[in-house]
Amino acid sequence: MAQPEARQRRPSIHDVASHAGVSAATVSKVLAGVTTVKPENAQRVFDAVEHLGYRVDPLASDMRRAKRRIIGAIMPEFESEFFGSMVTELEGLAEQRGYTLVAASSRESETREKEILARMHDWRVAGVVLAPVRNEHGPAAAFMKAHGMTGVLIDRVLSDDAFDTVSADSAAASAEVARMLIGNGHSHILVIGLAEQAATVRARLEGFRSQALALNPSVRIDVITSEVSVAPLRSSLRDYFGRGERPTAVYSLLLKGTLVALSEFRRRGWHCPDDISLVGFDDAEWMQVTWPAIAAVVQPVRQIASEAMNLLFRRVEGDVGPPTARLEPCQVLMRESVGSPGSGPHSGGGDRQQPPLS
Amino acid sequence: MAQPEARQRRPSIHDVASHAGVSAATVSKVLAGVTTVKPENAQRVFDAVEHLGYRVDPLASDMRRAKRRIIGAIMPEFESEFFGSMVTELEGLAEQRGYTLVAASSRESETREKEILARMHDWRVAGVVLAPVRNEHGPAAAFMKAHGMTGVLIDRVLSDDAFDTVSADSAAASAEVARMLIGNGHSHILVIGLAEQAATVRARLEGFRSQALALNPSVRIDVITSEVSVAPLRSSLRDYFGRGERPTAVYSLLLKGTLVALSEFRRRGWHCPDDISLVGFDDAEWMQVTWPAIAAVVQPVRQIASEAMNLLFRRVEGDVGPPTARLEPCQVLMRESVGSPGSGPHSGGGDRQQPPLS
DNA sequence: TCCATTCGATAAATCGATTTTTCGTTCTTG
DNA sequence: CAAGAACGAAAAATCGATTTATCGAATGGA
Repeated sequence: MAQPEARQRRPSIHDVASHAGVSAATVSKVLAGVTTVKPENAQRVFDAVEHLGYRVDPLASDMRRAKRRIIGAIMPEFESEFFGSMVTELEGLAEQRGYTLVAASSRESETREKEILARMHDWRVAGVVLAPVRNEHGPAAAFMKAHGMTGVLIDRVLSDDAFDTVSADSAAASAEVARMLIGNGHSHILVIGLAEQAATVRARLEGFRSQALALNPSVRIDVITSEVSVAPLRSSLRDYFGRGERPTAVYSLLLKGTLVALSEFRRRGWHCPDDISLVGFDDAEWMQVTWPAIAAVVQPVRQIASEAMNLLFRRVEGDVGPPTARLEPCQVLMRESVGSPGSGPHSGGGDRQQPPLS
Repeated sequence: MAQPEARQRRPSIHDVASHAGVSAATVSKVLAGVTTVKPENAQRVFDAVEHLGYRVDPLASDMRRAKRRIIGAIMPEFESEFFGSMVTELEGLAEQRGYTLVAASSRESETREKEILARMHDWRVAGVVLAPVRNEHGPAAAFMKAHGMTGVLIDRVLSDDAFDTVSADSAAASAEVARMLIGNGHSHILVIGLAEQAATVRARLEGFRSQALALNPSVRIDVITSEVSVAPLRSSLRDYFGRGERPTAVYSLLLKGTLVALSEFRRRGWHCPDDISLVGFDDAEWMQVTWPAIAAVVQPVRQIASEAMNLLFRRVEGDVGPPTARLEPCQVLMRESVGSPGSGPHSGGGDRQQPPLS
């Protein structure tokens, strides 16, 4: 465990070799666990490694491989709990296999997504875990195909003809939300979302709609979506309520929508669940400490990450079977923000202790 | 822009060289912008690069440099908005300078922190942005010193004798919180935090305490901290309120504490700000959509990231001046969770529409 | 006209590993 | 006892760039 206070140059494999009195090739073999080395020499190598504090340079080590022991991860953002913990999980799983994870944020831009991908291709990453900005049909996946990269698509995808996909079972979870809301007697429900993430959002919407209609054919389901950002969604929602529409429940297909809904409720002085019920896709830590606690669909981050990495490494190791499309089951957390219609005043706002904001 | 559908082997600098009819050295020089190349040959190189779609292999390119064009970032976690956006910012800044950011999560473990650092040292990163789990005196910083790594410490640090540090001006922000609370007439305030992050938390506590005492010498300030995790903090808080302690305001020194406080308020059926006021260090998106909106100290993520990268690159480029300790000013967002004591019932719970949880 | 510069470009060394090839011993076996 | 197989380790090639040393041709001055 000698820590030579030497800060100058790190010892290379040749330093170890000369110190142990063997060749660099032998050192490499010993460290790789090759058994055709005389035990005595192996021991000398281990001693030299210990004495010099030698560690393999991963960069040099990767030089000769076509695929470097690097996994790239591209997420639309890092700021949310979902993608944050996704990166944490992916990092741990890559590390377990001796790979380094390089994570990058596409910042919800497909252009940037492609640039990052090109850079990862430059690095000759062994594989990429891509959470596309929009869906599996974007330019990023096309780039990966065109360059023969191996990868797995996660989250905002359903299935692909070239890559394995792993995502939350949005449709099933949404169906359960439908059962929950219809079961509570709601017959006028507003669904909000961002349409750009086509695949997933559509699955969530259809899963919800078909189940809701199956349970109550006369249910009224309004849908408000916006193309890109949340700003138009907010104003559409404001218009909608402004027109006097009074659904008894709102189902938000994504976290940002849940925030928008809550802030619109605030403006109007509506309380959950007395005035209106709310369920959101995507859970967050704060949702259980607010009053009321917000009902939410919990995505199985661990399972998605773990399954994605399993599939990815299978491909890295050469599996060429047809691509699979996995859907991991979600959990729907019923919380206080969901109630039965009519159990509260639902006055239309303005009569509560807390005045609406200007 | 020919996209050769070739997926086999990427072109190397030698392919470009032979295609342009020059040597690899010339190609390298042209791409590096060396001017001693005949314009005609330079053009041929550019054409070949274009034609083959050649891109430099960053790994091979870095091989000969002592410092690779890689920056390491180590954060205690990725799940929070603060560290999530920190990583996003750092990534962008590194990329601007042609560096790749490799981010890793220490998961609040000093052991892991050191392991990650060792791995980054193996990669010969040019520099490290370290947000230590505890403070600047931990084993990670010691490791960096012992191995002559260049780095910057951020967030949970105040100053260091070897590294530049950048953090939010916790003391000043806390003083402003004190002014706010004292100004609103609070004379019994509870401060909660995690003691492990010694430097920062102590600065926040002292900044608050000294300002509060200066404004009202008879103010009562209770402090509850826990060593490592939030669980003991939660039970201490529960005991504290259970003993009948009734501060009129709570100042949480960190986000997790804010969540704990809110959930304890929930249990007891206390509402902000009628029953008790709340301010938290660290802002989050959801805090403005809850009812009430939660007052919070906003940390200057962009400034911290940008300043950290500036300092880091100065060091990477060889600056050897004495280490600096920067404090970036915070913004205190006054929101509805803060009121004046006595303006609400403060009954001690149980009399509100929403019953406390079991 | 001849030698000394200068210019531009190539050959070769280098970075730090891995992998293939080569080579010298020792052990079998006919 | 000699030829061949088996073994262990060293030498050399390789990965893809950068950088230094080298070299030939053109230019300049004496």
